[in-house]
Amino acid sequence: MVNDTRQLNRMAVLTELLRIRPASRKQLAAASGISAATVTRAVEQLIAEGVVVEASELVSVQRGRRAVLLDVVADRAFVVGIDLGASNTRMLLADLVGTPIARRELVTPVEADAAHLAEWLASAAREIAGERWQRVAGLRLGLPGAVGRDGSTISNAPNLPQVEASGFLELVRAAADRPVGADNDANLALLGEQHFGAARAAPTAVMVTIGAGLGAGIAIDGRILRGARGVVGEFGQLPAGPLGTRLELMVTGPGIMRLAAEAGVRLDSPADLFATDASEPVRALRAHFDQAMLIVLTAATVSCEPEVIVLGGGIAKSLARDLGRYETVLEHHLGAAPRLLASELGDFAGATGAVVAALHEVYRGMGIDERAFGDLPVATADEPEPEPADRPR
Amino acid sequence: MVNDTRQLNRMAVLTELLRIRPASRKQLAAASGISAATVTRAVEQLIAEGVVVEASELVSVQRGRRAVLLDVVADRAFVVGIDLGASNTRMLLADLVGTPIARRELVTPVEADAAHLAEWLASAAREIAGERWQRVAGLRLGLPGAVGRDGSTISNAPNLPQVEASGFLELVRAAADRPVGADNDANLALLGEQHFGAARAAPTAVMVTIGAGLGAGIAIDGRILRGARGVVGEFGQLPAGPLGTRLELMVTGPGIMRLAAEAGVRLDSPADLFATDASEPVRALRAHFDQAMLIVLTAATVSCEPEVIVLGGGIAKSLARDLGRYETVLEHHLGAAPRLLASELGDFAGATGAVVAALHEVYRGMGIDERAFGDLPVATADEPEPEPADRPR
DNA sequence: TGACTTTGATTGCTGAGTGAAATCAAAATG
DNA sequence: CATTTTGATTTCACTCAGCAATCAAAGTCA
Repeated sequence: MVNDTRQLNRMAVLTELLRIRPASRKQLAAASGISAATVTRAVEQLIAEGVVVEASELVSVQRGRRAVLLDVVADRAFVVGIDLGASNTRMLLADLVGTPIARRELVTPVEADAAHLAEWLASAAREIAGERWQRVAGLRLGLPGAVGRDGSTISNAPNLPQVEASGFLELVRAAADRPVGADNDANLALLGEQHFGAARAAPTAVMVTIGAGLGAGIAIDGRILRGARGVVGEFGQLPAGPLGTRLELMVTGPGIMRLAAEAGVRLDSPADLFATDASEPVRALRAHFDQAMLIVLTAATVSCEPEVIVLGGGIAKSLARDLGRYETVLEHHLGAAPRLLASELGDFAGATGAVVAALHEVYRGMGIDERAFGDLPVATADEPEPEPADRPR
Repeated sequence: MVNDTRQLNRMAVLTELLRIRPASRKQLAAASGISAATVTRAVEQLIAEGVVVEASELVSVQRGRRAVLLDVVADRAFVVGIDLGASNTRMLLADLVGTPIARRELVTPVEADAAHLAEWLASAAREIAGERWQRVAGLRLGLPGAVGRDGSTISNAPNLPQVEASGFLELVRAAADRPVGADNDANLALLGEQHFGAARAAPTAVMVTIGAGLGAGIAIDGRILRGARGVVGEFGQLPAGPLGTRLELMVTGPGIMRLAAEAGVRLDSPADLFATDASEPVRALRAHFDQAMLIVLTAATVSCEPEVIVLGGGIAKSLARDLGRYETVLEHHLGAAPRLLASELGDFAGATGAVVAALHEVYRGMGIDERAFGDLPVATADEPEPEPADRPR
């Protein structure tokens, strides 16, 4: 049969359980629209497979038989989400339902060649997983560059050129002996913010990361938009200034310093541009910066009309108190503006998103319908922030 | 049963038949992966419902029983696609598989109020359908303005403000006594080009329409991107020039004339800007125009990395010989560029897209999975252009 | 304390509906 | 005209969903 009803129903039950975990059979039947009899049988099989367990019974508050709560066996599988940055690398170990187990922040061995970098990544992943390594189902890598739609062609990573080496992912895969996927880091950061951060409940959202460079991720209806060659979100390439200067050269840290130097203004760091007590020439520079930012935000809005634009990266931190103002101007120009929010996950947004992407890969392997990924895993109210690592360094 | 396998299989067979029309039961079984027995039963029911007929048998070229070709009953239902423009209105009557039956080009009664406009549309639709009106399953309206995600809130239509009146669509619906949907005209033009025009086989594409205004439609994986309030594709709102001039004021017909006047250059029409033997001052203007166009094209590329950008509208006609040049520059800036193509459907792109959208609505009503819409209806090789209307005027 | 009520889970049963394989149908071939 | 080949249909065994009856385990009430 092309359409295996049995499998479909079993996965519908599992999906619902992941969503409203923990839940009784009856709840699952109601939520999924499947009959109680079928849910019983599906759960029976899921328990036999070891994917689901009967958890403690609900304390009874009403008459009648107590419902038996079911839950996913969260420690059945783990994933490692890795944000491989040009200077720092963040790693997050999480279980099957997205609960963060451990985090690491490491200095990227930028001098290492592709092979050594791959080795290093694999051993760091082994280290963070510890004795759980056997159960690690896959790694996900966020890279500071463009990743093609096939998920293996990597290009445009000037800050970490090793990863462009053909076969780099293959090396990691071999070294870790696990499935390894890759994505652009801005995309993953957005995915992270959508599932556990500022863009919660915003299936259509954009994340703009401004730091040493300008990157952006776009998600539409809970699905990350990944172009064939990773050009999506390259708003930094838009011509802005008079001579067609690219936005990237006006809005990023290095760009700000360069413009200041050209204008004969002395800035100790890009952050000085945003001081409230800035001098007149700095304010003039600031006006230019704001104009450039508005182009970025307009382009982002107009590209997909996101409900939320999340701003992340070093420069964005200085913009926190300007978001309302930007929002007003956007609203005025376009008639409708998305909410502008600062990143909630900060430096770990990318790694968090990598965890989500890795989990989606695992879910796909289990047979769960991709259309349910938009709200899986669901952020549990009490753990938006990962618990501190058991052994940070 | 939540998941009615029978219905699912029947629709899978019908979808396949719409795709590879006409086809034998065996072909359908092979194409859909469903067993021959089930296909026979599904077809039996589809024939009983009057949706499918046995057509002529295939002339036999090999030994064995002849395959009986099946086909969709194309004249079982019709749709009217309407492109309601600020000056002209184009209508297209098409059958269930998208074959154009008749076309009209009418002068929009711009002076009419919402109620009269609705009346006029309904009677024009009745007229084009003639005795087929009974079988017209629905109308689709392309409007020069923003249509909200709900498909009923209309805003930002300065060139035809009547349609913004609340309840306008309801009036058309009542006057025509048929389901009526609405969409932005640029979106529909893109849909048309994707199914029957320049963007054939480009599920991810952008269409930019430049005439009296600047509009754009974006389609991702065969799905038109429709923002909550229709801001998607408003690239014209991007600030471009020195003082933050909006692109719309630089690249459209009126914008060109205004800029020329400001620069003290005399242009008889916007088209003069693109003359090969233009004078020096005109060339300078032209350089500005090109720069603005590149912003639009960059923004479009970066927003979703389309395989194709289709250019339509009055101004775009003058750009035909520049597309290659633009492509080269884009390629140079972004490392990867979409193909730039001129609209193939021209003035009727919007109406064609409206037909496609109306058909999708009909298909949805029949129970066909939305994920199949991307390639339904399929352009038949020998009729990319609608046949001349039976009574044009 | 025990009959009764209530709620959740399980099971027996029936009917829907699929696919494999056998069969039928209709053609060309030798 | 028997044989072969190909497409369509039918037979048959099997899967599996849902309904409804039943079982299980609680609280309630006299």
